[in-house]
Amino acid sequence: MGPDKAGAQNILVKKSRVTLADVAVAAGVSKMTASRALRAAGDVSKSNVERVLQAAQDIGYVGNPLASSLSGQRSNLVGVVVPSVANVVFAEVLGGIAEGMQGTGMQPVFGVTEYDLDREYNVIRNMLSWNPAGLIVTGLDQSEDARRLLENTEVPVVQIMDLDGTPIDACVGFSQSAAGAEMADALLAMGRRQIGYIGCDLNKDTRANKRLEGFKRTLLKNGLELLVEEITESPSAVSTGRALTARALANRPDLDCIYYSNDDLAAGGAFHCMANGVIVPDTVVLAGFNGLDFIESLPVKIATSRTPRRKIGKTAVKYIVATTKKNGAPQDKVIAYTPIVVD
Amino acid sequence: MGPDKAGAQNILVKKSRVTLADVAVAAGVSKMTASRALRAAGDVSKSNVERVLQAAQDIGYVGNPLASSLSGQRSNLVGVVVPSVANVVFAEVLGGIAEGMQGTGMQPVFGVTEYDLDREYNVIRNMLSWNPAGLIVTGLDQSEDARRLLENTEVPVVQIMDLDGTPIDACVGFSQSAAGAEMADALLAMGRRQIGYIGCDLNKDTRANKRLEGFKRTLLKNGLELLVEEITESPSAVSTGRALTARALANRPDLDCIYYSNDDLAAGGAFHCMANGVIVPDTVVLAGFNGLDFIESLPVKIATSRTPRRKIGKTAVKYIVATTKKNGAPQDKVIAYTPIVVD
DNA sequence: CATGATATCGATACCGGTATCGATACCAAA
DNA sequence: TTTGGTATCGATACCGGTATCGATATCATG
Repeated sequence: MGPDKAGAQNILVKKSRVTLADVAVAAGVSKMTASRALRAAGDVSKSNVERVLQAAQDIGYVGNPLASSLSGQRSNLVGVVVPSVANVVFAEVLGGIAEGMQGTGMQPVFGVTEYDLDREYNVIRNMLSWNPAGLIVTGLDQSEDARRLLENTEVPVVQIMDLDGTPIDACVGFSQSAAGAEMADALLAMGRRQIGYIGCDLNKDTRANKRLEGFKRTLLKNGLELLVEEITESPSAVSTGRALTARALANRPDLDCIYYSNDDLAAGGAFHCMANGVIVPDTVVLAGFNGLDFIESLPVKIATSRTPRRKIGKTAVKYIVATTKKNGAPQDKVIAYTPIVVD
Repeated sequence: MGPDKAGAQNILVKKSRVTLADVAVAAGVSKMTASRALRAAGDVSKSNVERVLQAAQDIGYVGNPLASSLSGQRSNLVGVVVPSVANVVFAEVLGGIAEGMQGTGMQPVFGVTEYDLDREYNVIRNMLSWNPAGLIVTGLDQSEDARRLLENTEVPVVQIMDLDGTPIDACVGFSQSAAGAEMADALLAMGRRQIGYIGCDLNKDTRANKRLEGFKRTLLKNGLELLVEEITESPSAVSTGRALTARALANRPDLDCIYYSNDDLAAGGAFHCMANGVIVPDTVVLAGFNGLDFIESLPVKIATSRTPRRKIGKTAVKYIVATTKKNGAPQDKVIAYTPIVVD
């Protein structure tokens, strides 16, 4: 029952969206001049810039990124491909990415692969179809098809969280196998020799697998082998870690150390020990991976490797932003961090 | 130095992207027919559908969602606005959303507000400019400006995780204040009377605040008040919970129960107690919120309210998908879940 | 055979921006 | 005064799809 009521038969009232043309009319210039002014693209007199900006402000112009991306051949979307969001680690990476994008005008689009290579391929393909400003994908081990896709695109691609392999374009992360090796060194330095391993989904989580390899390699170098290798397909969770630890310690009560594929599992191990009177770390040392915040609050001390997750996300964005800039100074293609072993 | 070298002056070799026109030519039909065939939009003979599909397959056509969204007035992007991704709860909601979108052709775009209303406004505004298929925003308490934006849009909007207030369009969640009240009831039923509260950022996290209100209301109904109310601005984390619990118990050693604004803080409380010989739950009952998976693996028992986070995400998507369908049967606008108190 | 309904198709006009290039104006140098 | 350069602007042609509507062909019916 607004004032529109009167115009029941006026034909030209859709006007659902304020467009650049409206701004141009309001400012008394052409669409092009308005476009240039709004983008600060130069070639516009100071007075007209002001006029256009004011007009846009007045009529509440927002701009249509779809149109602009279609025309400009590049969007301000950044595709982010992670294996899982339920995992805190990737959630924090996302957080870092979101933080890094703050103020850049870019928008993250995310896709979840659930550690499935086919799904990953589809997600990547789909994201590329958006002409994104960049792509951030987890890990270096994509399927051949996916890799080809990424190699042939003009879009800057940043692979994160890994360093062991050949990056397609840029790469921000750390060496997973080195991380595993370092942890092994640390545990050996603590005098541990009866060592077991507990992990999830190694066939899918190639990064955990690389850590395990590095870990075993170092053991071997010291004439040791894993006494137990409990590997499950159930999802990585604290409860899983607790259950597997119970099993492992039942089978091999002589273990004096357990390396887990991540902190969640290790925390589960800690809980099992606490609940069953196993002294940590005196009787058995537990070691995880990631350095999640809550680890240091646990009543018992467990070892872990602290990884710069937020920073990795932020850095990946920074690379894309820098590459997108016209005067793109050549960027470092490989940015390596080192996890810090904490015990 | 590829084979292109020879064609230094050939003019027509860009062809960077396979377009619908290419498919049309390859299939020997018009762009429109190709478009219709690929979208299964009808009005195309069976033989031509096959021809087009085959052609598209052969030349590797992918389709440009930008163009299609611009033309079709609606994209297949779904905006997701959450206060934080580092928080597992929202990470799991995102997981549910991603799961729900699996196979729908929709893509989630996410924005993080860090509990900042201005930021939220900007994120929402920005997302609306993409003509999204839908918007999923956390909570019912947006700023006035943001609310106006959401009310005036045609895009389906789903507010999640809360029920206490007036939804703009649809709403999937649970009553936070009722959840707080229920937990109070449960704790009182356990015979607890010396109750304290520990929480973070209540001025920003309105949902935690609602829980606290419901909690206090129930206490009051039973002639009780909180003995301690520790509220901090530091981020919600296990370590924060541990520190605040230490403080609270030092001030009021007579506490027999602590309600936390979430499970992370509560876990920190549990760790403090374990490390300091405070018996949980005999001496002091700890109660959190969310029902995170790891809670049940803790060596001590703590209470919590289990919330269907993944399901909420999934349901929100389902609403958007259903609304987007042409023959959109009228959907339930309010989908209420009930957290389950676990003790 | 005329007629109308139905199925199938394509030309054209957008969607809302941006790239490109030519036009115009103004000023300094020749 | 002529010439050349620079600053400023706008007409036009896209970007890659989709909506619309009219054209054509086919077929059952009167």
